[in-house]
Amino acid sequence: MALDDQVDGVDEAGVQPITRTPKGSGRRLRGAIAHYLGTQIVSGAIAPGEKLTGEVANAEALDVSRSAYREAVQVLTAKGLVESRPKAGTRVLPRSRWNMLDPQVLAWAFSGEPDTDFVRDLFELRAVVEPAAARLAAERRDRDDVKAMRDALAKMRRHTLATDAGRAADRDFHDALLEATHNNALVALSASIGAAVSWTTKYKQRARALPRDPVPDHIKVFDAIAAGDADAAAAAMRTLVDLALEDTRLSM
Amino acid sequence: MALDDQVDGVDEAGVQPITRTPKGSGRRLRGAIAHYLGTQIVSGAIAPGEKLTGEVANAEALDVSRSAYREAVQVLTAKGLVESRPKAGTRVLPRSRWNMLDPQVLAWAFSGEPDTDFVRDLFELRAVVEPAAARLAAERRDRDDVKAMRDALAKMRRHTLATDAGRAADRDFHDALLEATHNNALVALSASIGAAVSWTTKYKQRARALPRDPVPDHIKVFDAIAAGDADAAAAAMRTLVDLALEDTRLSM
DNA sequence: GGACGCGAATAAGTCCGACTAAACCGAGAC
DNA sequence: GTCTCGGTTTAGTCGGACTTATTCGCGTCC
Repeated sequence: MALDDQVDGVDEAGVQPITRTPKGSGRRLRGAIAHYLGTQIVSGAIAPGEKLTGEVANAEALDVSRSAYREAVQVLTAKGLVESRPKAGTRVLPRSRWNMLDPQVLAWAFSGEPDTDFVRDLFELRAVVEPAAARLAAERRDRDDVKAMRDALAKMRRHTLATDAGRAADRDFHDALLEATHNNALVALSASIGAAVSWTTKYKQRARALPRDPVPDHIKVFDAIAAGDADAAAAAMRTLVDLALEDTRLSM
Repeated sequence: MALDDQVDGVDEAGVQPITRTPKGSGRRLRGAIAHYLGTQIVSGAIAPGEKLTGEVANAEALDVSRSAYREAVQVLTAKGLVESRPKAGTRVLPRSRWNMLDPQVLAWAFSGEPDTDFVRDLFELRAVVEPAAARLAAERRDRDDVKAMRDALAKMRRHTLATDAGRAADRDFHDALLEATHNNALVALSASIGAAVSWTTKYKQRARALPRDPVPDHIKVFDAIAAGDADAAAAAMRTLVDLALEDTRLSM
């Protein structure tokens, strides 16, 4: 939650895409620059190995100060997208060095047309992690965990997945589930997976009227975890992820 | 591989830990600042919710320019460690917002005394992901994948885990295995897990003379994958991770 | 007396211009 | 031919000025 870059359409009428300052309603400037460069890179417009224009030239082309531009590049560097050295310039690193799990990078990846192969990979990761997480949650959940999950489930039922509140509740449910594993590494993964899932569900919306009601499946998972039945929890979660994959696949 | 911050001991004789410019042999300056602040935060010296000193003051205290300091803070922001807003200052975010899977953050986490609970969590994540990865690899590996794994295994056998080359070969083996899954999301995870594992093995070395020879276990995994036996690959990998956990636990 | 709104104080955000340092590349010496 | 040594290019650092966005306190109005 709380990604801090949301930029409107990019290209002006002009030929070259120049970042305009959206004026009064602009996010932080370096955020916009990072978003612009990040999407360029992730989308492949600037291929790995290529070196992007020099700071001075590029900053001027984007009509921003060199400081702001540099800070944006630092962000990309921190996420493993680029590497810069004196004289050699700033080059895009091979994809294997990118922090694909970083929520912002995922956001950039999904800001254009999403790569269907990558979506498949993400669901495969979910299919590996979430059932195992459900199993652990069933073994370790305490009273508070159960309550958090129950509350999220109730909200989910009240609003549907068609509303923002409903999707937020869905995320809350999964967050609470991961939290119930009492494993910080898994919780960290949940942030990434959650971000990815929320992007895919956005695309699911595009093909309107999602056919299936996801609540019953969630309830099955919840019941198994509350009952402490690890095997049942894992199995229920597996089917839940499989169904989500199927829904997503249909809408792409 | 290729983390770009390596700083020697931090505190001077003086009372307050001031970053000195390590002179001739200094890494990039903002890297050092980011490392300094990052370890402070991850180690808990600056607790979540606390707000750190203002840019001007802190930059002067560290004897660096405000630009360099700011760029370092941008890195922390990109990794979800802090958030800064005008007037309110820069605050440390709750742990749940941290990108714990980021290799650099992991490096900072392991630069001091590692949190044994977190190490346990990491191995639990390994135990979830790697067997599943081995299963996928067994189903999808192609000729090149097998060759890469065989080569890494050979190098591993030649040098032992006691040498740098040996540990590098170990990492290569796991990287090749993840690559063989042909799943980019899993590959991305491998970077994080690999980084974490390399840190823990460093601590394993501390308790010298690791009792077990890991090569036979790796061979079992390799054979199963080469043979395309998914179940056997998963099982072999599970025991391998379990043994690694046991070794690590003994040395902490 | 409490809520609302307005205005200052403050800290981050942006801009600018100069200087430093590092790495690459080509010219010259051996 | 290789090696070395500068020169050139590009990122890195510096510093200082100015802008913008919040927050907080104050006063006013209900």
